[in-house]
Amino acid sequence: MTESEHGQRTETVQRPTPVAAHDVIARGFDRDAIVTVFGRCTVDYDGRATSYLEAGDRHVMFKPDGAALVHTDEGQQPVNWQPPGCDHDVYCEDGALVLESRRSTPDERLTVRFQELFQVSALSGSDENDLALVGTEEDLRQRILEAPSLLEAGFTPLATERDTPAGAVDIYGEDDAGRAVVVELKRRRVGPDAVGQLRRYVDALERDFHADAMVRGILVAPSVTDRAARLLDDHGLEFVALEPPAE
Amino acid sequence: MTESEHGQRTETVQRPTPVAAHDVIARGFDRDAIVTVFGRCTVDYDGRATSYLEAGDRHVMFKPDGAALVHTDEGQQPVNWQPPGCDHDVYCEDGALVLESRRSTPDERLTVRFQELFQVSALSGSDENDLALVGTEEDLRQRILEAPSLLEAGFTPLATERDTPAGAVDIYGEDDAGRAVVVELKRRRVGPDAVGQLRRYVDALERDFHADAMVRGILVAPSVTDRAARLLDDHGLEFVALEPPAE
DNA sequence: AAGTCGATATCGCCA
DNA sequence: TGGCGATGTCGACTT
Repeated sequence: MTESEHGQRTETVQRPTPVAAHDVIARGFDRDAIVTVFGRCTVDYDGRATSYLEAGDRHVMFKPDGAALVHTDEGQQPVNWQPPGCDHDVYCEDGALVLESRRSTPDERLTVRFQELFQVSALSGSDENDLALVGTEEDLRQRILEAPSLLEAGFTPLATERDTPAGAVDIYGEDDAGRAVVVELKRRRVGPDAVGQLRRYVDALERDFHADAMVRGILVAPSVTDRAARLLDDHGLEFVALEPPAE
Repeated sequence: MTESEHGQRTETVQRPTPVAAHDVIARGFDRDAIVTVFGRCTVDYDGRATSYLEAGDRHVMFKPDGAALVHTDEGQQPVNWQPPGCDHDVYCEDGALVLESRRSTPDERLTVRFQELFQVSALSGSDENDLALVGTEEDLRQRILEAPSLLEAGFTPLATERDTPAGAVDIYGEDDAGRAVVVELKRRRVGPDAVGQLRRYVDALERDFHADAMVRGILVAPSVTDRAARLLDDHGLEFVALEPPAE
């Protein structure tokens, strides 16, 4: 019934009683294990919104950093969850196992009540390494800073994250003729939102520079949607097709 | 070593050989189980971006709908994943267990190579029920449609999702004086983005109505940030503080 | 298949 | 801690 692996890497029980499950889970919380429960349960959430989920078979994971996840057999996203930083709790109520995860600011609570327990595990391990990711907006920025002519001949970057009343501009610089240029970067094909964002930056800078100034706004992305293209045109903004580096 | 629960609800092996793990996983795929593996692994992703993760102890879940999730002991989000609709595959390579999940459009591949296997499970269950959620933007819309005076005395809703060249307006109506009103709803405190969105709708409608028209734009949300408040003011837009229904 | 937008978005950064 | 923007955003809905 109980499988406890050498050195306590994993502790797993099949079809445990609520009390036996409580034991394994409480021990798992103590030694900062990943606790998983597969069983038939109902789920209540109350916080930023409110939700209730009728009984069904689900996979529940409580992490030592305070995150909680309830997964069904479908979908990439959990059906219910709690972000890291929550306090986990396990108890038996009316003979049933209950897992709970709470936090404040905002006040939120997730409660999972089990009608049936198929498998309960406490999994311990270590993970020192971080993900190495390539192809982000930051990579696209580096690409342009290293070769400004990719944007246009004669472009000179002057600052990144330049602050304006509307927020920080991705790349600020000037063109061949010495005109101010605001560059907004997107790693993917863009819709109307990105145009609005660029427009806010251009407006803010033109205001900063007072009346006479002319500020160019250039959107850099692999491509744009039709609606976004028309918005760019309406507002006198420009577009340069460019992708993040591939490798 | 192997725990197979009555009726095959769960099949779990502790510290299996790669071949034994392959067996359990292949059987799990066959009967549409949720397959979980806890072990030391490296993870490769190549598709919309590219990433690599050095060896560490992680919890891997492959769902019967084609979703895949790699979780560390931290964070609500998986460190790597694959959306539903992917094809799962399991095989042994150089004596190591490999799990792979691919899709096309876009061409993406996730590969998990295990150096050590601590626990492998195939979990079967059923879940008929959907989540009942309260407190969304849709709930806020209903609240205003049922009691338009919450927005302002004399407001009359005329349409929801009214189409404009800039997109669909949340609520379109007219005020006491018969002026056109565009209402943009947000369930949470809003920043500059929402103001830009409302502005696009107002501009588009004023253009539609030709020169003489005056269109009011009202942002409805629990609250606004300072910058958003100034943007509202700059563009002659209004704000009404209102939350989605609580229960 | 592509466009658009909401989300209990989450996450990281910075004031 | 709140504001702000990126995300391999995801997911739903519409065209």
